[in-house]
Amino acid sequence: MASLFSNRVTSRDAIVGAAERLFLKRGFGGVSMDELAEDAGVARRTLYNQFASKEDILREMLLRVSARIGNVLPPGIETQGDAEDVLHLIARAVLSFQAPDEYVGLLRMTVADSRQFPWITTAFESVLKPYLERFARYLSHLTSLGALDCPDPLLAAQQFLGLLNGPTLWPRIFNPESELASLDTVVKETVQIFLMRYAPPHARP
Amino acid sequence: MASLFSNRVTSRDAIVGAAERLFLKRGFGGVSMDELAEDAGVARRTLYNQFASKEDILREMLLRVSARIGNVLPPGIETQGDAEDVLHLIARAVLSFQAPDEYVGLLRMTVADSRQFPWITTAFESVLKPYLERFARYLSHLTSLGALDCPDPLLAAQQFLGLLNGPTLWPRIFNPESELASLDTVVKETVQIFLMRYAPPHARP
DNA sequence: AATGCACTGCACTGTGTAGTGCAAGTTTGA
DNA sequence: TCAAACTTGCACTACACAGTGCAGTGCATT
Repeated sequence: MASLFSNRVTSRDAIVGAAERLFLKRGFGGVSMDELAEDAGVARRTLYNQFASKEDILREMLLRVSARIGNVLPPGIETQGDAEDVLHLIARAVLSFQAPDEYVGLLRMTVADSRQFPWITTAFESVLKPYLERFARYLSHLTSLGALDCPDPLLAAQQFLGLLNGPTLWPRIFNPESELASLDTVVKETVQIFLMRYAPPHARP
Repeated sequence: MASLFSNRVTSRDAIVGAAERLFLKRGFGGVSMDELAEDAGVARRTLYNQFASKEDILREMLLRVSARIGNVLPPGIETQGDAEDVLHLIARAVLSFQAPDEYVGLLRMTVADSRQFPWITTAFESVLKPYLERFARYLSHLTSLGALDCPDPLLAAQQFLGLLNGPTLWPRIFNPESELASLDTVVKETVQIFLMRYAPPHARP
């Protein structure tokens, strides 16, 4: 029974895998169906047996990638220690899932090809936004407990991410060869700065 | 004498202007030479009389845009008051020159089309990097005066920009309709947070 | 052996687009 | 008025690419 089903799946899988490799590196418009087929080790005609169109392949590839991204912040991370510990965990999680070149590729593709396919932005945002909101909710929760003092939790969350991304993501986007500050330093600095601003007055370092 | 020279120039200008409007909005690959000609109010053939290729038009357009960007931080801004004042000025300058949609378009185009034309990144970086370095130099200078305490000025500069961009630029890139925090708030917050971390201990708020 | 299914290879259509050649018209400066 | 330079419109080449049709092949289940 392996085959009637698994042949179909491995073929699709090979194609989506190739799409992931190629689209993330060169963008949707930069990859032809011929290259896609060759990289997948599959006949060009098979692409059209498995997918309705090139755009369809992109769609399924983004689904797969989104599913992976959906797992970076383990549920319940909010209870792993005090605020400082959790902020560290979150910062680390964010930076380490942004670390692979793959992620920059995804970012580039989102920015680039969402002009042609606006649904890309939607898809990407629907993955990232819940994280941001969850983070903001957590900050809001801490504030109501008196452990933090965030009048605008969403703004604070965006600032936190900005502190992380400023030294790490931007340089990588614009100059792949630029040497970066150590991620550890960036994490520590981010949490430190954040707490200096948002820890309640009585608890400031 | 207006014409032998000025006809040539107005024609080129119209073309470059059209390129600016269209390329920044839809990207290099998303604009055909026909559209470019029509938007410039010029015959398609004239494009090729004035420029060697489509890529050439892009090159000249980026030159023009870069020249404009080259003027956002007035020279001598570093002496307009104390550290806090200057940081405010810089933050405001950054945010207001990033404010027009044009800028997001430029960013998108840089990210998108630099895969096909790597020189785009180079061009863009050679405009932005001097600003970053100038800013870092300024922080370093303040540190040597004892007005600030930045052990790693480049990192601090990136964090400063991150604090600005986190709440303003990222949301605009991924969701053009998202409502943003007021730029004034972001500026104030950024400077405040920055000083909490980097003001020398005796001068902390 | 037979049936069904997916995969293959190839030829083909259609389209969009960069770039060229050319002949005629128009502007500009002398 | 003349000539040079710039512009225009049109036809044309060359190419890359998405997507289709079809006939044939390999393979697994029955």
